[in-house]
Parts: sequence; C-alpha cells; structure tokens
Amino acid sequence: MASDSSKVLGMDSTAPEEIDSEKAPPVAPFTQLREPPTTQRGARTRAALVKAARKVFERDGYLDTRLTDITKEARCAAGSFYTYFTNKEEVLAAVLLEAQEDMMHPGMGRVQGADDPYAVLEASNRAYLAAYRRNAKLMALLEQVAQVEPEFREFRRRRGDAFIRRNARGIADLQARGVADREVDPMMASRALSGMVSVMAYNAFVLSEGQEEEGAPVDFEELVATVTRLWANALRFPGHR
Amino acid sequence: MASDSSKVLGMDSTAPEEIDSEKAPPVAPFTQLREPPTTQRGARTRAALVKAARKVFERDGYLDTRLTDITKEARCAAGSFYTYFTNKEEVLAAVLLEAQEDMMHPGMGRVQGADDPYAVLEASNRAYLAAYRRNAKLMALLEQVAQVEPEFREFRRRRGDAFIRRNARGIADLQARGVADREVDPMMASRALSGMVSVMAYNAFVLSEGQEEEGAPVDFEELVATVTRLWANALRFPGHR
Amino acid sequence: MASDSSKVLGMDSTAPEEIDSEKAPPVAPFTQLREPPTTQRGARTRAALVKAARKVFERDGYLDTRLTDITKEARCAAGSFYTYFTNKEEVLAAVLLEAQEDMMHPGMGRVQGADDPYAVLEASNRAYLAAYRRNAKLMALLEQVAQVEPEFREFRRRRGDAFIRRNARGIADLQARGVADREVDPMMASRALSGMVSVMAYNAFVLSEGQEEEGAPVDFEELVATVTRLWANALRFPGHR
Amino acid sequence: MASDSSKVLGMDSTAPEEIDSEKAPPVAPFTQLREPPTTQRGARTRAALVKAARKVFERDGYLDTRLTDITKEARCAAGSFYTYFTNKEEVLAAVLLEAQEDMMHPGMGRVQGADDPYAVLEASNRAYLAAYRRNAKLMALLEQVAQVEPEFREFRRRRGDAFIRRNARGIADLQARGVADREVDPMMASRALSGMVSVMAYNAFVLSEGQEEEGAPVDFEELVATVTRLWANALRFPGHR
DNA sequence: CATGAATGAGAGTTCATTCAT
DNA sequence: AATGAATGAACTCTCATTCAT
Repeated sequence: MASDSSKVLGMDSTAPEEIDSEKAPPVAPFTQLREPPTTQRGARTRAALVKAARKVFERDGYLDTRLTDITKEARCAAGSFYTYFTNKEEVLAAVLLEAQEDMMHPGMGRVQGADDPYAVLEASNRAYLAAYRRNAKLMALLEQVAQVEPEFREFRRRRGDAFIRRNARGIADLQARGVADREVDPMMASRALSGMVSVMAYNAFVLSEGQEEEGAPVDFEELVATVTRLWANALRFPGHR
Repeated sequence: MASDSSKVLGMDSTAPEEIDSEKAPPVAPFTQLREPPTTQRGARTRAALVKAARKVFERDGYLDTRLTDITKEARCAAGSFYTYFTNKEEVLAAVLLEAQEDMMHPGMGRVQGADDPYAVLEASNRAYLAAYRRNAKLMALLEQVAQVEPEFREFRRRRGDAFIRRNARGIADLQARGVADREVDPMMASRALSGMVSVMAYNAFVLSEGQEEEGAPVDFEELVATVTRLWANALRFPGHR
Repeated sequence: MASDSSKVLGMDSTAPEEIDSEKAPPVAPFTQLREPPTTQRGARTRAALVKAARKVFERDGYLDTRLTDITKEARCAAGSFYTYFTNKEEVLAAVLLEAQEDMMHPGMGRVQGADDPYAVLEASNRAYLAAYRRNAKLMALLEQVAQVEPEFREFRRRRGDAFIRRNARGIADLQARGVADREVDPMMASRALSGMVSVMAYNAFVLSEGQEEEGAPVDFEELVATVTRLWANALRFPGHR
Repeated sequence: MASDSSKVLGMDSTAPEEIDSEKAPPVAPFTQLREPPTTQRGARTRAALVKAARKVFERDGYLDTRLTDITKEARCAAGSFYTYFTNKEEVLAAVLLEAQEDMMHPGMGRVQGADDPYAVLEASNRAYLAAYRRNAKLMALLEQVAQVEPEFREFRRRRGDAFIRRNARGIADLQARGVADREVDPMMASRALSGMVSVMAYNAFVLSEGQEEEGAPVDFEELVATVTRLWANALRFPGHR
C-alpha cells in the first residue's frame, strides 16, 4: 500500500501522472508561462533566475522577496526578469515546477499482493518523510504562499488530493483483503491519516528547524515508527502486537 | 480524557491557565500593549477599532488589510489608531486576546475515572470541532498570519503545545489504566493525533468554505465519528467492535 | 447673432448652460473626481496642485509632465497628489474645469432684432478671438491632449458642438430674415465657418507664438476684420460694399 | 484656380517642388536619414520596416507604438531596426516621405485662363477632399505627431504654407480678373479658407470615422458642395445666384 | 546583416506613520 | 483625544537602446 499524503501540505511523492489525472485544468501561473528562451544564452539566464529565486524565496520568504533581490542574486539587470516572467508568482511557479521531480520519492509506487502490509506502509512513510525533509525549505515556502496567493492554494490542494485519493485506494484494497477495519470510510480515513503524517512532517522539518538545541531534536526513525504504528493501529491491522 | 489539539492549527479549547503554564515569556505584541484608555470615550474608540479590525481581517486577510480600512470601518480618523496601537500586529494581538474566551469550548475539561473513554473522546472531539467551526474565520486568519509574522507563529505554537501536552497526559492515563497501547510514546502519539484532528478541521471549515456546492458538503457528525474512531483505533482501545 | 466656434479646437465662449444642454453624460475624468477636501488646509493644497499643474502643463506639455513636476511646483510631497487626484488626467480635468469661466467671453450672448448683423458678427468674433488669445496656452494644451486621450477628445468635441449648434441657429435666423444665403445648410455652414475661425485662432495664437520676429506679427484687428468679412461674404450678407 | 490647403492639417496635394521652394532648410528626421541599404536583402528589410511602421502607427497611434511592435510586425529582430533608423521619429519620416506621392491628387495642377472659376474651384476641392479621405489614417497620425514632436509640427506647417501660398496666388489672380472681392488680403483669405476646408476634412474623415451609425454619415458630395459654395461666396464670385 | 537577450534609468503608485490643528 | 492631510521611502514595471553571437 502507498504512503500517506497531505491535503494541507500538498507537496509529496505522488507520481506525476496521478496528479495530472485531475479533471480540472491547471491554474494560471503554471500555464501562462512566457515562451521559453530560444537561445542558449537565454536558457542560461532563465535558469539562473529560477535558481536565484529559489534561493532567495527560501531564505527570505515569498513576501519579503523583492524582484530585485532575485535579479541581484542572479547577477542580471532588473529588466531581464521580465524577459522570462511577468511577476513574482510566475517565477515561483517555475521554481515549483522545476522542483517537482526532485520531490518525487524514488519509486515505491504500487506494492501489491502478498507483501507484508506493515512493511510496505513503513517504507512508504519513510520515503515520504525523507522527501519532505530534503525539500523542507520549499515546503515551508509553499505553505506560506498558499496562505497568500489563491493560485498556489489551489496548487497545494491538487497535490494533496492526488495523494489522498491514492491512499484511499490503498485502504480500500486492504479492507477488501480483510487487513483493514471495514467500518471506516476509505476516503475519510485517508484524509485524516494522510493529513496526520504531513502535519508531523511540517512540525518536524519546518517548524522545529533550527530549534534542535531547544530539547527534543526530532529523531527521524522515531518519527517513521510512530506514524506507521498509529496508521496501522487506526486501520486495525491484525496481529501486530 | 481530554480533547485533541493542534500543533499546527493552534486555536483550541484548552483552558487559559494551561497555556500560561508555558515557561517561556509571552511574545511581544501581546505584552507591549499600550496602557488602556482612561476615559470612557477612549474605551469606546478602542473597542470599535478592535471590532472593526476583526471584521476587516476576516474579510480581507491580514496582509490585504490597510490600517485605514480598519479606521474607516471603525468610523474614526487614521491618526486615532496610533492612540491605542503601534501597528497592525498589535491590533491583531488584541483581536486574538479578546477572542480567546469565545474560543473555549463550554466545559468538558477533565473527565476522569470510570467514564467510558470512547464516549469522553467523542464528546471532546465534538466540542473541539464545534469551536473550530464557530471561529473558522479567525482560525484561517491565525494560520495566515502565522506564516508571515514570527510572533504569531510562536503564539500558535504555544497554544498547540499546551493542547498536545494535555492530550499526552490523557493518553498516559489511559495507558496506565490499560486502555491504550503502551507501545506508543504518549507525547508523540498526541502530536500526531492532535494534529490529525486539527488538519481535518482546517480542511473542513476553512478550505472547504464556500465550496459546499462542489460536492461533498462536509457532514459534521461524520467528521466527529471518523476522527474519534481513528483516534481510538490508533490507541487500540480494547473491545470496541 | 452669435460668434463662431470650433469643432476641432473646441474651447470657446459658449455660455455654460448651452454646453450642458448636451444629452450625453459627461466623460470620466470630469465626473469621477475624488471627494473635495473637507479642511481648509486640504483646500489650499488642492488648489496649489491645480495651479501648479496648469503652470507645468502649459510649460512642458501634457506628455512631458511628470507627476513629481507638479508636486514639486506645488511644494508638496509626491504622495499628496493622490489625496486629490488619481492620475494626470484627473488634474487636467480639474484645470480645465477651473478655467471654464475664464474662457467665457464677457457677455454678448444673444443679440437680436434690429441690430446690424455685421456689427454683431464682428463683435462676436472679436470676443471669441480675444478669449482664445487670453487662454492660448490652455488651448494648445487641450489640442495636444485631445490627440492623446479619448476623454479629452470627447470634451473638445462637445464644446465645439455646442458652439456650432449655436452658430447654426444664428445662421438660420439670418436666413429667415433674408439676410443670409438660403442655399446653404445652416449646420454645414456653421461647421465650416466656425472651424475657419478656430483654425485662424489656433494658427495665430498657438502656432505663431514666439514667432513674431519671423515676419508677420499677426495683427489682431486685421484678423477680426478678415474672418468677419469672409464670414459675412460666405453667407452673402446683402448690401455691404 | 488651385485647390485649397491647410495650415493646420498640412497633408495635401501640392506638387513636391512647391514644398521644397521653402527657403528654410528641411528638418532633422527627414535629412539625417541613414545611408540607404546596399544589398538587396537590406532593401527588403528596410521596406518591410517602413510598411510595418505605417500599419502599426495607423493602428495604435504614434505614442502607443513601441519599436518592438514595428519589428514584430515586420517579422525581424528588434536590433535590426537600428540598422536603418535611429529612432521612432526617423521611421515616421520615412513613412511620410514614402506616402507623399500617394497623397498627391491625380492632376489638376494649374488651371488657367478662360475656365469657369467655380468649376475649377469645385474640382480642386473635390480632389483635395478625396485625397484626404484616401489617406485619412495617415493624416490623423500626422496631426497626432505634430502635437508631440516639433520636427513634425514644422513639417506640417511647411506643407500647409505651400498650399496657402498657392491658393493665395490663385485668389490674387481672381482679384486681378475682377472675379474676387478686392477688399480681402489674398494671403489672409487663403489662410482662412484653406483652413476651413482642412478642418472640414479632418472632422469628416478622422473624427467622424466609425461614427457613421451615430447619425449624420457625412455625405461626400454635400461636403464638396458646401465648402465650394462658401469659398466662392466668401470671395464674392459674381453672378452665381 | 540579422538576431534577440541584456541593460538600467525613470515613472507611477501605495500606505504606514507623523503631526499641526 | 480626535482628526485627516502630509510625508516620502519603497517597489514594480516599461521599453529604447546596446551588443555579443
């Protein structure tokens, strides 16, 4: 069965095609992209801008970032920004789009059949949490911007929804195999449990960041063990003491 | 046992004294409040400003609110604002402080002893979710501002922590009574499960707001039943079903 | 009978009520004016801005005028501009509105009955040309802005139309009295002859300005005599010479 | 006798040599032209730019036209513009120069001797108005740019002056032949009457453009008849009615 | 010659904060 | 205490012009 996901926190390891399985068309800043540069030089500048944008966004936050901070970081003129993007939203969309692959966890995908459900669940959670930790700054950024720009709230929602649906299918499978509590609605349970894992990830990797000295330096393996155990319990996996 | 809580979403039904039981000193905008007005007229103006601020914040969001929007709504001059507050943060602190009482759920508090744990849990969740729903706009505001102003991120964290600790004590009690799985760490479990409920509340009452026509019009009782069931399962309450 | 007018050059000596007799509603920048200042200080600042705007517009032209040129001239901060106007168009509208009275020629109005038509015509032309000369810089400004901003093109058109209609009535009267050629359509003739006078005025007072040393320093009385003579001839006033 | 002309509106049917008969040297953008392209390819590009410029200028107006709009329309790179022109003014000069021939009316020229003055005048006016109508968009452009660029104001003035002088000669001829009122100064009368016709043309073909549905769809023949009649009357042509 | 990305000065606009009345 | 006009720093975006390829 698959990993958890997040309606709230959105960024995850779902395979791209699943995300695209959404019916609704993608939102503005992701589609209204300007034409890609034709020359090599152009491609280099654009790449420099996206890279600089990610760095500055992650460092200063979306709102405190001035367009000139980005161009300064990319060592190009203020006006050059507008050759590739129309505004701050659009660079951010480019940053997120570019980071998508990196946000996918290796493989996992669909594990079926005779596999030990508990082991699969644990591996899935570990992969999700590892990916979250790797991209923690970007996740923090996405959370911030989702509070401020409707387009990105929508973006986050879609990613989360894809995850939730995937996990819901996994839960339904397990119910069919008699491994999971048939009393719970798969979709509702998926919402709750996927959300649980993403909140834990957010707290551990975003909020506790730089707070390690303050006591409990979140232990990664303990985190994996806890969420897996609770998830399994919540679905009433049998026989695991 | 007590209600759940939220590290992420913070606003909850914990009694005030528990929040204040934090060791760390309270944060700036909540303490550096100006002296309360001496005259009656002053008290009236200040109250009008706080009321107006809440209305405008909830309607337009923290960031899109200009100070003059607030004074206009309060029907007073722009300059008057500075008689009572030094900036936007400070009015917001006042708004939140004033709303605190209203955010508490009626009673519930500590249910002890021979009570049916499942029933207590359910009642607690219902109370929490009802309070969240009542103050959904304010919760949305707090989430937004926590992404933007460190002082309010801290405020949210404290409220969440108090909840989590309280729920952790409840879990430990249940473990002692043999009602809950002793394998899980009470604190970790509380973080996860409290977070789970708050995410569900956020999704249902903030994000889905105005989306009812789009299909799943979150059923309140179903929500209560689901989170309670998952929570009980996760802690392996015995014998139910 | 009344003076000439101009479809092209618009600004004229028509009495206000005649202009308002237009059916169509007045155009944007003239109506969407911000609320007038309540305090005396505000009134002073606004007046200073309008005065400064007129000066700078007349000196530098509409297009080359920067908002800061106006505020500098008015000795106030850049931001103060926006307390009273939303943009350059709006100050210009204020300037024109304020100048309207000044643009009216003393009286003249409807001269009726037994008066010598030629004398009336001449007095009327003299008054029109004098008013034009007095406000030459403003007329130049209006011509410029009419080429650039549709709202002011419309403004110019309305003023011109009012004049043309008035003169057309005068021509019709003269035809009825047997003083004017009945072959011409009063409206068409008014368009042509009113236009003729306004072009002469524009050439003499706007284009030839500062060119006096270059030879023909337009003689005012000669101008009056010429247009009056041509106008009278064109309508075939009887018996004169 | 010759056609009318326009001091204000300048573009007309005067023969080129008459324009050049001005004493003053021609103005900047018309002389400082870059060397013509040597290669065929260069000639093609230059021609494409001039053609594109005319199209875009007429469509968007001089001020709203960006250099890149022109190069885009000409399907060439932004930089190529500077191979042939130094700035916007210079392309416009090229556009106008290229259009000159097209602006001439077929023939007419000098009609002398025993011809019926009224018929000649009418034919001349018809030719002028037809040429104006054919090139209305360009005339509108010239009016606009004359308000904004001194060089083109001068250009317009010269064209108008040539016309006025030519018509003044015609009037003097008629006075000598006893056909026209000797009281009027030929030059002044020419200014007034030439201006009259050009204003009518401007109103009919530029300002009323696209306004036909709004009522009076300027009838071309009526226009010709009116201005001819008024012109003839103004000069007191004998015998006709 | 052609290309099209890079440049950067400059304009408009917003709004928190101050302060004279 | 209340008022509301005044302030000016800060930021975004445009586009003519240059220049390396």
